[in-house]
Amino acid sequence: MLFPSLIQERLAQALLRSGLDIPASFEPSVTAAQDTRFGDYQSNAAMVLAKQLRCNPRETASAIASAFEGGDLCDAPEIAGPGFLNFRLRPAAFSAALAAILTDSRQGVPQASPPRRIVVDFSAPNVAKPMHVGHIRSTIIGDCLARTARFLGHEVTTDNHIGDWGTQFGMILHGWKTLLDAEALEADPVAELLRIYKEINTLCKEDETVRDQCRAELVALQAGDPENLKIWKTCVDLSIAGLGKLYDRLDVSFDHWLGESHYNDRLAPLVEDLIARSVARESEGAICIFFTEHPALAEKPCLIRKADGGFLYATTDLATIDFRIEQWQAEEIWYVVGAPQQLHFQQIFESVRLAAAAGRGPATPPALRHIAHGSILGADRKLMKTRSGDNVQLADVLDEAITRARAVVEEKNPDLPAAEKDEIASIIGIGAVKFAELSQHRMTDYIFSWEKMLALQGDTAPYLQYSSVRIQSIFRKLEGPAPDWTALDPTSFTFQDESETRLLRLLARFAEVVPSVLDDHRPNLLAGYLLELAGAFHAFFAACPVLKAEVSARTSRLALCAATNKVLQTGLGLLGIRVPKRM
RNA sequence: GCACCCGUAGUUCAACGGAUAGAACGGAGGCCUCCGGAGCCUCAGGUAGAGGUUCGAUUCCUCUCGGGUGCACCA
Repeated sequence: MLFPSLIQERLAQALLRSGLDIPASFEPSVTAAQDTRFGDYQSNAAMVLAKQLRCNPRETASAIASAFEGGDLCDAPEIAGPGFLNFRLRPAAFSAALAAILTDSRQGVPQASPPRRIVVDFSAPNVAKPMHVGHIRSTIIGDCLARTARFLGHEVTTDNHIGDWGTQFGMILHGWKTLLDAEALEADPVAELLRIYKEINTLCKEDETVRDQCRAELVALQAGDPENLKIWKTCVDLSIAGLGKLYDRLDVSFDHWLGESHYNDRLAPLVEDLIARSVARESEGAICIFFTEHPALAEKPCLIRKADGGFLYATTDLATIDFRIEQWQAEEIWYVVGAPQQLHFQQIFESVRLAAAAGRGPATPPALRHIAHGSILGADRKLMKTRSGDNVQLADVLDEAITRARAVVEEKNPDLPAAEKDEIASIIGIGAVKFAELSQHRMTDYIFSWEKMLALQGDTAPYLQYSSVRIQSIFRKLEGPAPDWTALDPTSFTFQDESETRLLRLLARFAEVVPSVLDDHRPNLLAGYLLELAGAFHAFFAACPVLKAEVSARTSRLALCAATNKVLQTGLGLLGIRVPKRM
């Protein structure tokens, strides 16, 4: 049940009846009122129209209002301020929405129509180096967007485009051959790979000959040297196993792990084809795509083949797009990648456009979107460099989060079985880390802080989880089965307290909020909504007894509790956050 | 040099061009022997600056100041 759409339909009909000269393209917008004093929903249609028609906005509003027929949804809107149309829904409409949340498997969230085939490219760490905190943003935002798109009915393919090929393997190969400690590798492969990477990295900076040796190893690898290929494969397998453990802890999964190496065979023919189509040309020995008619990119060509014949990651990205079109018929590709790579994606997207114009690929290439996010900065306000390898490890962050959560569980609930405490601590700790990320605008840069990332109080996941846990606790105490909501007549609901109606209003908005996440790819809209919902729930819960209420109010309040719990669990699920039974 | 991102309470963050700019943390003060106090209720406190677009600007445009980032053979 989507109130803005329902109101919008009636508003559109009112416009036709109003006698106003409505432009054909005009669509009235209806949004939730920001302040309940103004009603439940509002529209600025009269003001927008008045501007176009050059007439008085309040008179326009009045004409629309008197032509408006709300049926059993609401009465005619009130006119307020400069010409707002304010709608107040009938209590029965909210009761119906509540019933829908309780009985509908989608909590009233509409199915996307038409569904799109979307490839979500996120996380994409380089192998042979463990993930540090900087990787958390793409991983968690991407996972949330993929979950949300799926929930809305889109056909989603997630692909972890890992960095499993390229220059860094020259260093790793050289390090493997000269520095490897077999025992250490056995004990903790990822740590040992990191160690040799860091050591070689340092040596390279100091010593020219080491750098040359690394380069030679890389050339050998790319030329197909069997020994190097074998070592490379071993490294990749070990890294993937290590990454897998981390993703398991994060409850993040991918449909595919098609890394850069997967596209090696496509690179040379791709470049040849682009040359043949005059999309790319030689310049200073390299093969480049120039964007002459694009002012911002006029002096920023995209290199797709080096003078030495080697390929670059732009080449791989272009080949990857081909693959995703051929294999998955992608209609959209979302790249959840940090903002510093904006130029790169501009170049890639523009290259695809040029190639398509030159007859390469399908007539309508997929919509390509760079879903950029800000950076996590070190204490010095500088970027955490992916390459330096000495940043805070993601695994350490998760460990610490769980340790802290475990301590709180111990304090609050000492009598729980140890295994359950561990389980709860994991759910709470990981949830806190994820929510810290998802609750802020994705473009915001922030300085890494244990305190911020691991907070358990205030606007955090544990606050939301706690809300759900309290509701679950009520239903455990209920003694006897919960009401059968499908058999209940929604008109029997009664709500008097202001905290009840506020909660009800928010519950009904879930159906609006979930789709809005994908409008601009912003999980923080959902996170913010859930905080607001939980806040409204706690206020209600503090003000209104549920189990001890008299019978008529009791069922209605139980319904609010059940619906709140459903929305919290579904919403947190879309954020990739689980909810314990107790905490 | 060209391009992109960001400047909001003491702090960390919100706010499809909408009405009196919201939270949280920190600070001050409260919460009945009642469903779990990871909670609830008060109070204090803010849009970097200057123009412009408009009925209306934190939001869009221009400039200034201040912070960050990216730009030819790494990924």
